[in-house]
Amino acid sequence: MESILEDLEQAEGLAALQSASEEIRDHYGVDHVVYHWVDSAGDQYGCGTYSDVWRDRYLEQNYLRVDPVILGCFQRFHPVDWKRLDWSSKPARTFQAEAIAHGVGNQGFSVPIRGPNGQFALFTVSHSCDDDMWATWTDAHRRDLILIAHTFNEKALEFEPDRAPEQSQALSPREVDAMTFLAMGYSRAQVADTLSISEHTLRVYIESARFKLGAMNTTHAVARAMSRGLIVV
Amino acid sequence: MESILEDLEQAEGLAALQSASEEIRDHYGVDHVVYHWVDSAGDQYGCGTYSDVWRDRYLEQNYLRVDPVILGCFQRFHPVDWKRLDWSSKPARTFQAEAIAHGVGNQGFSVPIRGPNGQFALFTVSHSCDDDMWATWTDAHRRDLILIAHTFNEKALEFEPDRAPEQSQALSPREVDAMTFLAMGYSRAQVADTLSISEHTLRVYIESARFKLGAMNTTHAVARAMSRGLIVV
DNA sequence: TGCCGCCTCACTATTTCTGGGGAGTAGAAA
DNA sequence: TTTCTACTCCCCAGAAATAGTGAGGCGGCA
Repeated sequence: MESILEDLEQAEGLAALQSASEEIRDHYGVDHVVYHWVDSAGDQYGCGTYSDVWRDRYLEQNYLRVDPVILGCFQRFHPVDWKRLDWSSKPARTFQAEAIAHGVGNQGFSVPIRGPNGQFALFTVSHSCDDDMWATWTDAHRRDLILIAHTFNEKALEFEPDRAPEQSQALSPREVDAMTFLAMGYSRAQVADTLSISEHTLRVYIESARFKLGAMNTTHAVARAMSRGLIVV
Repeated sequence: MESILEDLEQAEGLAALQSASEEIRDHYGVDHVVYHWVDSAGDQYGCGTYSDVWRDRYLEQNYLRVDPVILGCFQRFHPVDWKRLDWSSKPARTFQAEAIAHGVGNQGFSVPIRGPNGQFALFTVSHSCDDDMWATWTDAHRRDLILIAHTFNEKALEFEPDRAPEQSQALSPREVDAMTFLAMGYSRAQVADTLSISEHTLRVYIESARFKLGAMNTTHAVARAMSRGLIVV
């Protein structure tokens, strides 16, 4: 366990994550170990020990929108055993049958992980065995898996070039106030009233913030302020 | 460590979390252990070992919008040492001085945690000691803290099911498109053009999304969609 | 002292958004 | 089959936001 985390922490590049997942698989003696990054924009990225055929099929069929593991974990915080997910819909059952046929295994355990800006990922371990055996195994390694999932995601975020933290100009306190109340749904009149200033003044702040944030309108400015963590709503 | 996690997992009710944080504090011999939940509506909830005076002061002054620990962790995935945060702004320095005066401690380590629907929380340990001592301590217990933070949040979500889900109704694909482009700064006309639909139709989506999100206007709807992780910009 | 950023207030004209209403199609679920 | 949701289109009047311009006072910094 210790050595796995250390190898993971020292991993450099996506190829290293690939071999890390193989190492984890061998260490725990399970069939598959997979890390799957999804963002709500629909982009995905993954690495792990599933066969290329299955991975390509998954992408090609856009199973992201069907896979009960994704759908179920997206609404949860807890790591979850696949048995507790909802496999009842027809597309889900089709998907399940196909997954098993591709060697995914009849048992699975997935840890949902979330990062800033709505980033979402899954760390999954799957295996073929009976229910009792799987329950014993997951019970014994649940904590390990949480830590591994966390470290895995830490690395994936690190390698994601997307995270270029655009050095943004700080907003003045009044500008922060303005953006915050706007994000809370107040109209300009209400914000001005709340801050006890004239609406004209408020407008100056909004325009100033919009300029600093390089935004085209108020909604854009609020969105940028939020995604840069300049306001907390 | 094991016993702490087990006690935490068996905790029932918020009072038990309160005493769990005291147990963690005593076990690790630090000054404070705090769990702090921040809601997409701006509501907060916390439990831990800070003094009542400091907690009330924090709420009363709305330090949520100033606290560099909140602002910094909100943009990160990694657990972070307080020294690495940005304390340079004047309000931040005022806040820092006051926090230390209230016995918070000059060192701190915070683990950001995220759940479904944009839920965000912090698990923080703080202490008074020199830098080397703190570095040694955090290095030794980093993994423990991640697991404890995870379990703590699991419990908090369990006890407060009403906090996150404002019936977090999912948006339809077109609604997601609309919210996404609006968050990117497009005007309604531009979004309609981009999606190749009439502006009238677009407006239906926006209103529908606004209704589903319980938002008062477009800006509010976009802000909520973002903080609930329904769109990524 | 002069410069700069921040906070405050004002006017006008134009564009955009909001909140009512109504209506038809397709496909999935019950 | 019926019912429901998602998607598409349309009108209008009033409210709100935007783009320009302007001003003066306060505090920090060099």
